[in-house]
Amino acid sequence: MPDRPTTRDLAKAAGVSLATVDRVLNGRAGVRSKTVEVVNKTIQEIGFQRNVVAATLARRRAYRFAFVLPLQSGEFIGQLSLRIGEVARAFASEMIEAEVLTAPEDGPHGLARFLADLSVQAYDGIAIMAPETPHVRDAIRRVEERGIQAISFISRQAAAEDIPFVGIDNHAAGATAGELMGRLISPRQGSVIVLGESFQSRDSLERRLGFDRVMGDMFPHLTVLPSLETHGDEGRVRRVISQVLDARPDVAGIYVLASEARLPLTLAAELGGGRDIQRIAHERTPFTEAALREGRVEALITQDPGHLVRSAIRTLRARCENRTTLASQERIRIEVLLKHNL
Amino acid sequence: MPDRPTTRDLAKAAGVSLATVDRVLNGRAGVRSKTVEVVNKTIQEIGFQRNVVAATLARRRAYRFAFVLPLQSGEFIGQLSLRIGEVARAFASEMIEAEVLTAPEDGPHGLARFLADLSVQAYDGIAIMAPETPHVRDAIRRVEERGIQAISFISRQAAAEDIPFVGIDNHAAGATAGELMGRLISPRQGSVIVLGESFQSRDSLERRLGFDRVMGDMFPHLTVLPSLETHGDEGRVRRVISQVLDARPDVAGIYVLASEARLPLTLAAELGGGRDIQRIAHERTPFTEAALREGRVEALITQDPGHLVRSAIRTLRARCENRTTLASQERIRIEVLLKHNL
DNA sequence: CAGAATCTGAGGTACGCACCTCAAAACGCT
DNA sequence: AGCGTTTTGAGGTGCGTACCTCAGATTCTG
Repeated sequence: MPDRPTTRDLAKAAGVSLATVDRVLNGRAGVRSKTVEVVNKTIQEIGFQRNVVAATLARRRAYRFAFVLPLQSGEFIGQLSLRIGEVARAFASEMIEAEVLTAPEDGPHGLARFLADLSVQAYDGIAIMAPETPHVRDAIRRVEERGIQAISFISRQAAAEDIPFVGIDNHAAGATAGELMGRLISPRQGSVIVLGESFQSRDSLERRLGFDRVMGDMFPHLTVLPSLETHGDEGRVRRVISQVLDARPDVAGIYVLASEARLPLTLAAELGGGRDIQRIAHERTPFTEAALREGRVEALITQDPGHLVRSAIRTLRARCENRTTLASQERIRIEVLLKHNL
Repeated sequence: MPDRPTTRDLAKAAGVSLATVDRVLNGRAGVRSKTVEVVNKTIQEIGFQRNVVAATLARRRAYRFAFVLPLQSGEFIGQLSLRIGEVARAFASEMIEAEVLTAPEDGPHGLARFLADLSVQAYDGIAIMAPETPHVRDAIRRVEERGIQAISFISRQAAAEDIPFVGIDNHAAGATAGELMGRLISPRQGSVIVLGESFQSRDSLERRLGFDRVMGDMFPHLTVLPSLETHGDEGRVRRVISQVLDARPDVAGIYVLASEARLPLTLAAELGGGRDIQRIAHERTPFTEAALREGRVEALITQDPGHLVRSAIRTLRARCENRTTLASQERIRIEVLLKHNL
């Protein structure tokens, strides 16, 4: 059992000193690019692999990560916060600390200022959940320029290919909802209501697009009605839903693509009466979980908050140590929840 | 920011020496139970938490884990092996090694002998995937007596509550399949074929029970036909399926509950002709994945091999360090795979 | 109460790497 | 060639724990 090569072995094999190896491994300045190449080639040759455990210990301090979440009272964000706390406690013994920061509510400028104010000493990396806007994107870039690792979290900053993302593909999530909706309704005919909080956000848009594409391709005999926006306003939702239900006796499905499904589902149950309507919503919260158990919704399309958080932390850590992660291990699954696999 | 207490702090606070703290933390002999109590109480009081990173480094060697898999040529086992290799490579930098061992094929006695022969020096822990029998159970117990951590993996040793298990609840998996099958077929009438390799194994039995219970409770208008056993024999499956399809023109669904779905699905497609039959199978393999993509199966009920393997490794490690794991983080999800969330 | 058995303390070494300093060497330029 | 600048080397320290040894203290036994 030949022991794994250490930095000493690497230094000797590359014909450089430990100090230079250290400079290369940790991306420090002051090394000729030719020397960097030599070291990297030697790493391949002798199959050197950093001992992450020793490296972590030697740093003498824990990594500090922050999750920036939107100020929003919804249940999904609440669940997410809970999970971050839980996972953070578990990671404490691995010298990683994580906490939740709440972004100010005054739009993208507020968030940008907030990010700008984060002190460099305070955090090694941050995971940011925020709608995609140029302001936010630039703010993230500036955070990175200060040497803090940044990733977008749950909401992808899609136009910025270089900002890493941890979350699901919302287009595929919408498509999955569509496929399931179609299969649940078929072979019946009918129309489907799509409810969103607001279609400003790219996430909602992508889900809607995925949903529509599948419905059009696989279930052309079903009609997808124009999207309805709730803006979180009970009166409005109530009015809108009952209008549609009155006008269209053929409504066979309701797809709630917002992360907060409480209001729409409650009203759908109340107004739908005894009609046979298939309901699909997103995210697992105490409310949707109970709704699933009690038959007020047929299925949920979810992403596991625990996985999201762990994956974000692993990704941030890997970037801090300028390692790469195994993509296959970091892909977040789009889950379909039924009553029995809760 | 007060630094976390170290073993030194703990020793001082408990009024004992570092050596005693070490003995208690690592469960070594030679400490009066009263002293153990004092130390444990102090751990609570000062909120001491072991630094896993330092502990791992100080061990001077990597943990060595083995996955004992059945000798079986199926695709699922193959995928599992692949994942174990992948995950093992990723864990190498955390001083954890894992490898696959193949169990002998000559029944529970062979496996028992195999386990008995594993040398203590060779492994710190093993994850065993094997059918539930008293022989296997006893063999696992004896492995544990030799100081090697052992867990049952994928196949639960159900009668042995004390042997930790990493895998899914197969009853719930069957129930999920049943729920989905019922919803896909409804509101139509019809009967459902259930195909298994053999119903000897507890896993198959549990899936079948879960499936039946849901079909009976939620979809009494559907008929679940008696189980058919394939024993991996093409001629037999072919005969059996065509017989049933001939005799029952109302067949509306086929549930393949074996881990290896290739044969049943291929024959179902071939013999089913143009009939509108909903098909559900288990596990994601290159074959089932292609089948899902190409519409030869409507849905798959799966467990993520990557999660399984990582969870098994985390569990084994925690046991080696006599730590407890966070149950909520180690629950393996029962996943529903459709074409769009592959 | 002596002797044996058991328990505890003090101290050391090592794990593999990060991070630091300072001097020496190599390089680029005029 | 001489200068300043950049790159490299040598060496040291410490992270928090495991694991080891051996002497000294305590408890148990008859």
